[in-house]
Parts: sequence; structure tokens; C-alpha cells
Amino acid sequence: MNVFTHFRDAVDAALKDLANTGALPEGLDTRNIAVEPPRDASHGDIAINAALVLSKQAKMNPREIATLLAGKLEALPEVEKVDIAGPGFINMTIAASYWQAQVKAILEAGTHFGDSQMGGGDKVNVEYVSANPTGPMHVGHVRGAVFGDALANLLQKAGYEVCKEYYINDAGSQIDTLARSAHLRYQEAYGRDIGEIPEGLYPGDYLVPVGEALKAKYGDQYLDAPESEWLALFKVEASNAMMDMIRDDLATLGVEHEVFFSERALHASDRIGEAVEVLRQRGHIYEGVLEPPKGKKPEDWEPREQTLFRATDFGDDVDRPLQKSTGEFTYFAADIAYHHDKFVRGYKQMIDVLGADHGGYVKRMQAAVKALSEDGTLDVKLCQLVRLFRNGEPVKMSKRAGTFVTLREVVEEVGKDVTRFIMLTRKNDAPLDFDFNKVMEQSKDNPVFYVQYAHARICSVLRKAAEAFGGLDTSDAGLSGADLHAINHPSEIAMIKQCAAWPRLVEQAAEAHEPHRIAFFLYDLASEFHTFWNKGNEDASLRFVIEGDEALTRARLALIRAVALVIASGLAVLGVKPVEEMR
RNA sequence: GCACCCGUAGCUCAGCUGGAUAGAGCGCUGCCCUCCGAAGGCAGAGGCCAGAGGUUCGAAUCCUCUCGGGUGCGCCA
Repeated sequence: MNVFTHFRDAVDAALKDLANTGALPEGLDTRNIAVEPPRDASHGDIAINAALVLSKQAKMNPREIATLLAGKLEALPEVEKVDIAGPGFINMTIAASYWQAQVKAILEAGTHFGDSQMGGGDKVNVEYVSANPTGPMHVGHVRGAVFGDALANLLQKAGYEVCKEYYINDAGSQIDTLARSAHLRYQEAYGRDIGEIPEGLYPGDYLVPVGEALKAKYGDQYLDAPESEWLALFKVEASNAMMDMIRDDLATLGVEHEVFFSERALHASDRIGEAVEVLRQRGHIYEGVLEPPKGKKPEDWEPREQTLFRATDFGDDVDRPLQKSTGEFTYFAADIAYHHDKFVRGYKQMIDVLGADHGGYVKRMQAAVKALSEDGTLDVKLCQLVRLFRNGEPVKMSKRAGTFVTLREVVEEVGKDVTRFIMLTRKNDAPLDFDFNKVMEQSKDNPVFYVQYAHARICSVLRKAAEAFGGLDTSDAGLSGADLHAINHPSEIAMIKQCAAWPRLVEQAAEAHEPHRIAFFLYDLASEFHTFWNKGNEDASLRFVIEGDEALTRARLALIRAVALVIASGLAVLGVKPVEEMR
């Protein structure tokens, strides 16, 4: 199914042949050989660097090896031409019939085209969003939510067993603050004048319904009770209410986690202690005193002996404390226990999606994962800021003034699909500009529109063709039987090649944990399609629906339907619904 | 002071984990749109890949250093 792995296999077989006949030495290391599309289209369809990679090992001139290998490859039926170029590259041109056959393969696979076995069913845990349950989701959370979701989808397509997970930070002092804020709203529900929300509490009116609900559920029993009687209860009630709200917010973006993991539950059990014990038994824990950080002026610094994790043994800069002076475990200790739990659940591969401001946290967590397990790996993807614009002007936001833009507002204004696509038009570690006006623009400058428009145009052509040729079967099954011999215009072949590159792109993007590559790929594919469409303006013989020639029409329809399927397949990974028409 | 991320066309950014002559969009310049599928199309100019060393057949990509920008740096989460 993957064109490049197909020819990679052919190269391996040819090398084996050459070794068997003694033309090449036995036992060459072929791992670094690349079989890939050349950057320059004039170099054919497939470039092979085997001769360059092997020349030193084989103690032979690269051109000599290339000549031997080229001789073998020329014999393949799907190969039209083999050239040796530059220092020893082998450039192959693939026969049109092979490309034509790809169309049929795509129509048969449908949106499953591009599915890969690369992951081999290995379990991967993707943790993303993980916002504190103290209020509604705001724009700052959107990027991480979309990125994590798309990455999880991508890994699934690449053959991994993926778990989408959310870590609820419901144990810290922020939750105390939340509970106190809720208690104030609870008093308010009884008609008391609470005045200004005091500094340090959450002023947002999203807590008003929480106060009402507490009144309905518990009556007035906690109205004048001391904090010790209601705090624990209100923490649970309020954070549950916040999580319900967050889940609803995320749902509008199409983000749904499978597992919600509570930090509070971790503290309530003795699992943190157990995880720390695992580290202790492995000899990674000691009691000691840390040096004060340099550069920053620690006003209330005092040396203190504490329980430390020897993170420096695993690449971190300093050892990290696991217990506060109160004896409670630190957030980091809880997070160690959390990642330990993931590992115990069978996730050797873990991915955390965090905001870029958590960069300082990466090394210590990776150190902890290494220390806890021999073969566990943690990749941390940091998402940079999103800068909001409206009419080219930056949108000013202030949390204190309550003027931050919520996730819900963004989705309600521009829609789930536009939001998701745009969030993936930049690499995760590059900042992203989001202009409310530009993302809605219907023009070539807008990548969402450009890709969706390609899909819609294809759907439109299929509808028109069905009208023009009564009884023409435009279903995928119907089109897959089309005779594609006439599909040989350079722009048509270019489209097929782009489609055929999709499975390879899925694997590479999955390997790199970089879903943004899919958005760029789709833009390129849409571009190939629009280019061909435009050719029909000048040359009527290049249109899709050719009156009086049902066979050619059918072939062209098969081709563009394949393009639409690849677009749909890519959009599915991004979590975007392909549109069938645009008004 | 230290660590991490970033530095590619005037602007915003890609660059397929080391490949051949570094790409796209915007902007700019010049053509095309009385008729056909123009929410446009074609072509062109524009680069010391921040800088300096190194690794090798080969570097925007990997290593070291310098410069410039962002983020973070016990007992917050």
C-alpha cells in the first residue's frame, strides 16, 4: 500500500541478490538507506541513496554499486526508467500504469487509505489539556486540546493503541480557593449580599450556578458553619461542577478524553508513597539540602533538609524535592506517581502536551520516567502561545479584568472545524496568530477554506456528472472499476503521486509526533487539485466531465474521488469534517 | 547565573529526522479575465538558512562556541 516501502523492499531484495551472486559483500548494514521522493521532480519519482550509504562498507566506488543496483531495479515491471545521477543517487521513474493502479487502491481502501501497521498495536498514552478545574476553558487551552487530540488520532491511524487522557489537578491550594469562592456564591444563593469578591478568590460568575446547586443539594446547613465542616465537601462539589463545564467546553471542540485521572484520588490513596518507594528501592532517593537557585533572589530562602529525587542521574540539572516542609508530597511527587500509574497500566510510551511555560518541567519528568522504568519513554510536546487578532488588531486580554476569551466563544464564532484546522497550521513550538476575520475568509489565503473548497468542488463535480450521464455509478465501488489508461496528463499524475505519498506522511508525522504536517500536506494536495481544475479553464479537454465521453469522465471522476478520499482521510485525523458544498 | 525553545525571502512560516539547484502564502512587478468552471490564472524579482568553527561523500538539518528573541528556575500547580 505504501509506495515507498514497496520499493524499499525491492531495493533490499536486489541487494540480497547481488550479495548472493558475490557482486557485493555479504552482511552490509542497509538501515540508513533511504527510498524517498526526490526534492526535485526532475529527478524522477523515487530517489535511492543506497550506493552512497554502502560505498564505504563495501569498499567500492558508489557509482559502481549504483550501476549494479540499477541493473536489478530496471527489471521490475513497474519501473520505467532508472538513472544514476550526481555522486551515486539512483533515480527511478515509475510507469504510469503503476500510478493509475494507485487510484483503484485508494477507492477500495476509502478513508482507511493511509492506515499503517507501524505502531504494531503498541499502547501509547497521550495526556493533554489537563487544565485546573477552576473555571471555563479559555483560548490558551485550545491549542493544546486540538494538538493533543489530533496527535492521538494520528497515532491511532499509524497503528498504535492510543489512550486520550486528562489529568485533573484537583488537589492543590487553587481548589481550596475554588471551594471558598463557591461557598461565597452559596451564601449569595440565599440572598446574602456578598459585595465585591475579595482579592484572591475567583470572581467569575460561572460559579453562580454552582452556589445555586449547593443550596438545592445541601440546604442551609453550611451557611454559617466553620470552614472545616464544608471545605472538603465543597472542594469535591465545586471541582466536579468545573469538570462538567470543562467537558462540555471540550465537547464543542470535538475533544473527548477516554480517561480522566484525578490528582485528589492519588493523594487519597497511598499511591504517591508507593511510587516514591519504588524510586527509593532503586536507590534514587536521598535526604539532603539543595543549593539556592542562582540569579533569582530567593527572599525567604533557608536551607532545609528534605526528601530529594536524584534527577541529576537522569539528565536533569538539579535534584528535585518530593515533600513540602509540611510533610505533604509536592506536585512533582504526585506527578511521578501518576506517570508510574500510566506505566503500570501498560503505557510504555507516554506523551504529555503542555503549554510552553512548562518547559522547565520537562527534564525532571523525563528523568522520573527513566528512573521508574527501564523501557518507558516520555515525550513532552510544548505548545506555544496563540495570539488573537481581530481585524489585524491584537485582542487584549486580562484575567483579572475578566476579559479573557473563552474556548466556547471562539468555537461559537468561527466553528469547531475552522478552529481545529487553524490550530494545526503551525508547528507546536512556534507561536500562532489567530485572526477572527482571516480564518473565516473565503479565499486562497485561508488554508482551511482552500482545502475544504477542494473537497467541495470534487463533490460538486460528482453530482454534476451523475446528472450529465444518467445512470452513471459514481459510488466508490462503481468508480474503482474505471479504466484509467487515459489518466496520464502531468497534472493528473502529480495528483496521484501526492495521494500516494499520504501513507508515508502518516508514518513520518506519527513518528515525529507532529500532526501539523498533515495540515500542510492537505494544503499541497488541494493545491495540486486546484491547479488541474484551472487547466480546464483554458483547455476544455482537461475538464472532469467530458460530454459524450463517459469512459474518460469515469476515469477522471475516479481520480478526483481518490483525491477527495485522501483529503477526507487527512481531515479525519485533524478532527475536521469535510464539507460537500460551500455556500 | 543555569536550562529549554526559537532565529530560513520585505512579512508570516514550511523544509519529508543528513541528500542533489533551499520552498509556499502574503506583499511587490508585469501580463491574462467580451465566450467556456475567475470566491481568479500565468510569469518574474527577491536568500551568506543569525555568525564562526567542527563531524563526512554531502549540513538549513547533527556537535561546540558567540550574538539576538521567548520561557522557566526549592516548600505553586
